[in-house]
Amino acid sequence: MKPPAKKTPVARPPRRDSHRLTPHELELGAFFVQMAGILGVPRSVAQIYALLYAADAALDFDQIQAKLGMSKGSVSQGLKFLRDHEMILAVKAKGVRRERWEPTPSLAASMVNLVRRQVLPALEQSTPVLQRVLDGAQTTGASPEVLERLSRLKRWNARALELFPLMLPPSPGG
Amino acid sequence: MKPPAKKTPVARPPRRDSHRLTPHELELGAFFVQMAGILGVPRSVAQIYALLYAADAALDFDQIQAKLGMSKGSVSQGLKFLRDHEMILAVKAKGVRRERWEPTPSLAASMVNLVRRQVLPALEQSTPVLQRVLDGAQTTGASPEVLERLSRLKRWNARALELFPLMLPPSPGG
DNA sequence: GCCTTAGTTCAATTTTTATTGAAACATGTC
DNA sequence: GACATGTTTCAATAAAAATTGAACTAAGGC
Repeated sequence: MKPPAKKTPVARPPRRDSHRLTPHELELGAFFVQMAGILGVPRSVAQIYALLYAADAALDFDQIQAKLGMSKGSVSQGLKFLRDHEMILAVKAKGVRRERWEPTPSLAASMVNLVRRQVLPALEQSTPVLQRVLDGAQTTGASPEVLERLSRLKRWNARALELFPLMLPPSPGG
Repeated sequence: MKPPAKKTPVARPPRRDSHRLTPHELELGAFFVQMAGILGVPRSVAQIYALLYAADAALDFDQIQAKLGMSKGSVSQGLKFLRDHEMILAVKAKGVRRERWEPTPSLAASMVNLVRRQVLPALEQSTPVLQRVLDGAQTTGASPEVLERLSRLKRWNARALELFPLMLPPSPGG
């Protein structure tokens, strides 16, 4: 688990300079980074999102890279992640090759999506696993307590699996 | 973010031998490890919990260490974590110094607790942050779109903060 | 069809997080 | 209250994950 956070349990100072950012951009960035941490999303992705979130207009690749002082690779991967999770949208202007990016209207939907994508596959795979484990326990004569525990877990999994998809209608991309 | 998982997207083979475990124990272990991963809980903790979950009787420190083949340090820290999160209970027998451990009755409650402890502090800290960011944006004349985004985020945060504690009554330990 | 610009890929590297194990600390027992 | 046993601590180490950057690919514009 993470080191016990002796000081500043949150929002440690930026690793490198990002003196191109205003104080609010920095603060909002730290906030998104923290939330992202809980969801297992890397810092760089959260920073990009925060930047777009607080931006008056859509920003392009180079602007993002310059403002955050991060590598092309990170910007590219970060934008890919955000695109894949439908958290940002491309704004296309005619006669301009370069794409510009802005956040999708609903942050809430984005977050639910994110969680769903992590959890659903796990739940799906687990159904047969839990069945096998339960069968095995029965066969090898496990105690009633253990059998009870395992069946509850299985019922739980089944219920979660049926409830979870209701959290949001399936996205176009899968 | 995690490496793109070319193969076995889940339940990779155990790093070291744990040939003291039955196939079901192994499989249940892998399941808990995966779920724990989503919640940001380390593998070793999940393994300990799985072991206790599938055990017919409460197990002591040395049994856990032997079965999982992990260091004393990890067992100690893992048990501490599980204790702190009220996921296991000590079973005391008179005249026996060694403590034995079993899972608490409700895994569901344990998991909700776990999430709450991660999320609540973040939400609490964020209220003033978001207020400051919003104020700043207003002062520096941000566009109506940005102001709208930020206010929505703030309302969201406030609502989450008031709803979240209802998920479960406060635990005795805080 | 070539050339320039925009963006991607991925092996190497850095950073963060988890685990180990030996020394220190507790706590019952005689 | 000294001893043995059981547990914790924490600096060192190993493992996992994120980031970089240089080589590569795609996509217009001319």
